[in-house]
Amino acid sequence: MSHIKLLKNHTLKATPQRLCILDTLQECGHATLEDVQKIISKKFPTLSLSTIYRNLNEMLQKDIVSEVKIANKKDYFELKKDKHVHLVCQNCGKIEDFEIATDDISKQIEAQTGDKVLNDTLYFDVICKDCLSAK
Amino acid sequence: MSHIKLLKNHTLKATPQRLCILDTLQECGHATLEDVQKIISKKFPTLSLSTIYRNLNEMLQKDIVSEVKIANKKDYFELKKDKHVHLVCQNCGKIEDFEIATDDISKQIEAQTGDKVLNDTLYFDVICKDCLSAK
DNA sequence: TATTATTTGCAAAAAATTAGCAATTATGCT
DNA sequence: AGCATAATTGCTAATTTTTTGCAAATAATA
Repeated sequence: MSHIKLLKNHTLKATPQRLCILDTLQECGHATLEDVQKIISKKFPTLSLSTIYRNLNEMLQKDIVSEVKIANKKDYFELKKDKHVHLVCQNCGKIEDFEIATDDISKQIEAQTGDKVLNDTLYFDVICKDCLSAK
Repeated sequence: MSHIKLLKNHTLKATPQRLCILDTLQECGHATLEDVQKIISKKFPTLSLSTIYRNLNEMLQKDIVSEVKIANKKDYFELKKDKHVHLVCQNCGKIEDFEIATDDISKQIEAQTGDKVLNDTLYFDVICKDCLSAK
C-alpha cells in the first residue's frame, strides 16, 4: 500500500513531513530516533525535531509503526509488518527480520501455564552470515 | 548467593544503598525505574535518585541486572537469572517468567539463514490464568 | 582503629521529550 | 480551480529524564 493511502486510512493527512518519515523507515528497515533525525536532516532539512517526535508517537498509537526494543540498545522504529522475529548481529549490529512459526512454543506455554497466548516478540542474538564469513 | 557476595564478586562495595536496590528488584521481580524509586523512597528515604541511576547502570554493565524492554511499555529491570521467557499479561500488566527450551527454533534459524545463534530473548503477550478466570 | 579508594547525596548541567501557539497547508466542497 | 476549515507544522519555551562534579561520608583492608 502506498504511504499516502496508509496515512489516509488512519485519518492522518499525507503531509510531506509524514511521507518523509515513512520513506526513511522503509529505507532503513530499523532506525533509531537519531538515525531518523540524521537521515531526514539531509533529505528535508526544515523538518523539525518536534515533528518527528509527534509523528512517530502518533504512528505508534495508530499502529502504523512499531517499536523494536533491544536490551542495551537504543529503541528502534520500524514500519508495521507481518509478524516476524528480529535477528540482531552482535558483531556488526545489523538487525535482520526473519519469519518463523511460533505456534508450537505458544501451545507449550499455554499447556504449562494456563495462560492464553495472544502474540509474541522474539529476538535472537546472532553472528550474521556476513560477519561469520569475514573471519 | 547473597547480595553482599554478589557485589563483592563484581568489585562493588556492599553499601546499604546497593543492597536496598538489589532487595527491591528481588522483591518485585521486574521493576521500572519509577517502581524502584517509589519503593525505595519508603524503605530508605535518603537514598538519592542519582544513586539509583548510577547503580543500575553499573549493575547492568557488570551483568548483575538486566533490562526487560517491552514495546509500548517503560523499561523494566530485573536481577540477572537463568535464561527465561517473559509472559506479559495484556490485561493486568503482570510479567511472569517462564523457562522453555528454544533450541529447536534456534536451529531452524541457523539452518535457514546461515547465521550463528548465540542467545535469545522472547516475550509473549498473554492473558494470564488469573485474568482469564476472573472473567 | 587508621588509611584509602569508593561511594554517596546534593545541586547543577545536559539531554531527551513534550507543550503552546501563530503561521501554514492538505483536504473536501463548491 | 479556488475557498473554507480543521489539521499540521515549526518555532520557542517548558518539562522530564539522565548524567556530572565535587565535598563529605563510608566500606574494606591492613
